Amino acid sequence: MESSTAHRGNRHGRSEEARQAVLEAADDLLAERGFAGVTIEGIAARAGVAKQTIYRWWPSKVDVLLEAFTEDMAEHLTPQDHGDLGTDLRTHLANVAEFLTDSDPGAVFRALTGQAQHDPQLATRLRDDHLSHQRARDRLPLDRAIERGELPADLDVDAALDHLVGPVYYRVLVTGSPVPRTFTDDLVAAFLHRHHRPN
Amino acid sequence: MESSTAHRGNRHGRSEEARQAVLEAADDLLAERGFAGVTIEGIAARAGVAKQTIYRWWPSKVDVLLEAFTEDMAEHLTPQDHGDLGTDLRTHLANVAEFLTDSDPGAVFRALTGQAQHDPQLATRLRDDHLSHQRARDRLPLDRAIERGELPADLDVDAALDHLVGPVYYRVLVTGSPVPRTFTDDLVAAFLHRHHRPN
Amino acid sequence: MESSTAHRGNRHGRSEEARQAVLEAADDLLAERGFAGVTIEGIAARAGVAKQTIYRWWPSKVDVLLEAFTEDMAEHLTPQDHGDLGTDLRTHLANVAEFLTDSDPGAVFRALTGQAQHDPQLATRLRDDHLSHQRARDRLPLDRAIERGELPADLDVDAALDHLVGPVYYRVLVTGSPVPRTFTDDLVAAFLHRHHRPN
Amino acid sequence: MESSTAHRGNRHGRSEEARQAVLEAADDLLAERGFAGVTIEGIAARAGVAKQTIYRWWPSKVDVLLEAFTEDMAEHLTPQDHGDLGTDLRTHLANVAEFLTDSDPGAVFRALTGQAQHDPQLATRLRDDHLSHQRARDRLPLDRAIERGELPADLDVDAALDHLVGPVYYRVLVTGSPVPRTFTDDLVAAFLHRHHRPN
DNA sequence: GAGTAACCGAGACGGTACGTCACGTCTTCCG
DNA sequence: CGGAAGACGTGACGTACCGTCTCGGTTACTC
Repeated sequence: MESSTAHRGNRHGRSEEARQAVLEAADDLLAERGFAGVTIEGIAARAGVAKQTIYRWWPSKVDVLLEAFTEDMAEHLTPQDHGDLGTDLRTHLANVAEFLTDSDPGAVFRALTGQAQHDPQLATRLRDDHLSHQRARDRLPLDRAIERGELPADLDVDAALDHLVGPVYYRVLVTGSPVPRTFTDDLVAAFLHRHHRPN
Repeated sequence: MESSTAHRGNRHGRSEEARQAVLEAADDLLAERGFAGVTIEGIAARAGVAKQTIYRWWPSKVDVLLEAFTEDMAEHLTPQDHGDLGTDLRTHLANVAEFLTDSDPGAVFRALTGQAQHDPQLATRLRDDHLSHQRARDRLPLDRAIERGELPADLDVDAALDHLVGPVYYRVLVTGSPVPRTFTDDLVAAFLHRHHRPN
Repeated sequence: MESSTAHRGNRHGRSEEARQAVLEAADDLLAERGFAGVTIEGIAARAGVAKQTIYRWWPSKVDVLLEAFTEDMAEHLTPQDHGDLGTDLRTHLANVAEFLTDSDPGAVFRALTGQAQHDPQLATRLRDDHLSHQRARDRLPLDRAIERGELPADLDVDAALDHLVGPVYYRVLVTGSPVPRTFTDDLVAAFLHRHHRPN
Repeated sequence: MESSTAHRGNRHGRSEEARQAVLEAADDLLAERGFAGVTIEGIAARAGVAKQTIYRWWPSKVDVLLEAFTEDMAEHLTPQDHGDLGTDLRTHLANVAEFLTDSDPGAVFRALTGQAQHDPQLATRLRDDHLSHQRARDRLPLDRAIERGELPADLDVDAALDHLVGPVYYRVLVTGSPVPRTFTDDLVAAFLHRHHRPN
């Protein structure tokens, strides 16, 4: 109930309130002022939290962002099953593009990926904790199609994934071009042209 | 020769010596300590140069790195002309992969691209001053093949480029997987399978 | 007996064990690391006691030290009665000097007196709770001598005390010079020269 | 002129303006909020100076106070020469008492002496840099009297000084009693009674 | 060949944020 | 209900760099 006390400096466990406030403040700051504008002091001030509380639970500001990111993700980007490879891929790739370019967690992802270029440890963590899960989700349509016989059983799924999503990430991270539906549909078309065996 | 003066004070024009020392110091610091270890004070100290001299000629540390990068690049990554599309593409893509993963300027590129995720101005500059030139070099084999009739005249060259190099950048910047020759060759194969009309 | 429980949680009254542990820890920390090294957190950690337990019983760290000081003092510095003013004073002054310069409670006294220069409340408490008692002990030889007729009945005893012990404290607190027996004996000689009427 | 620039971040030498502002701010804070209220951050804020500027020139806050103290002192407490020992001593001792109890630099002195009880290094510095000079000034009347033959040539001047000023410091630092003119005059009377040989 | 203007090194300056320490308050659970 | 445990907001610590600002010294062009 709200009748319960405000913060619970207690023996067993930390303040969920403080945790949420920190994550939100970090997200907000990233959106408003960019990565350089996210500082521990700034988060603390905006969250109404002590700096020490942040340092107690997160080693650095990227860890805060990572956790904020984790919360936000997951529900996004789980491809649906339409029972048809082409539809599955076209829909999913469009979702990926939209996530990366337009969504708030997408902005966090771009910032973290940027930072990972300077920080190999972050890169590793990002890959192990997040990208691997995303890759697992990304491959679902392909796995299902193989089961259905729409794709050859010996398809190199990892390479196929790189061919499909690589150009999307490239546009987002490198060229900065938009990623319209025609672009993602064309990627799917190229893929199907090479590998698809319609039932 | 060292017999010439150290150039301290000059009415017309800047000290080339100082410029070189700054660029080298910045490169060295990036290699040794990473992007965060590159500071104006650190560059100045290592180059034996006054901070003011750096601020006089470069607006920020990324500008120093950008200039250092420009010097190193260019000679790399200009695709050769073998008279054959497949050979051209396979060779060039392998060169791109090697440049991005193994070379020193490739490391600078990754750092700058990472920083560009936090800094839209840098992103713009990076694209206008460097990536556009690289794109122009990248498309040479395709343009030549179109001229030779190996590719349809109405090919969307930009999209084709994204399909070809996108997965390479994606591996380098996002997944961190290696980019072996088999991977780049397979990219070319997929492309040729879709578009190539052998003469 | 130690056979009794360690008293963790007690419905009736406070833990004498905790009290002793706190006082000892404070004393030890003062001896080992000086006044600034005495912190509530440090005392708690060393005494194996919760911070809150300290705050429950003592308002501040100086109160802990004051209590530790009180325990140690008292038995010291009660002048003996030799039936002779000169002997009484010489012995007592030498004891005072030794207490201030060499003893452990003397060190606590110096620290507290130092702190009292920054903290008027502490100064008042120190005077009311401790110095007044010490002054009362200090004057015993003089009072006895007045009774015996060795000193004039209208002697300003307070002023006399200041003349006798003032220089000792001055050396201890200000100049840092040693306070040898010759120094204290000379103080007594000066006093006797002025006021003494041998029987 | 005021037309001259505000601060002179120059090669040779520091900003006298900043130095003065720091010393004044420290003095003010001590007077207003006591020793614990003097913080580097507080000094910096009040002086309109960067923290780093303080740390550049003073190792700690006591060093700031010590320097502020040095500036203020010196002119005080140099005993005048009336050609008569009694008058010289009575005047000087009254000045000392007034300085210690009432003046601003006297407050700084008390704070520093208090802190010196916790900090042996400060104690040493305080003695070497300040008290020794004050002792030298204090003894002038005695030296002159010896020259004039008013005091025996073999007088232990150091001990005599301790007898004279010790009780004054004792009252100020320990008992907190006032130090009226009658008290200091009486000290002089006791001293003269023992040693004086009127011409 | 004497000025003098542009650039050099050095580094002090007002700032912002860092990551750490101790403060004094609080809430829980145990005995 | 006292005590161990420890999370919390607060505030100062001392450090690293930031970007700006004189300085004094060194050329190399200009008169």
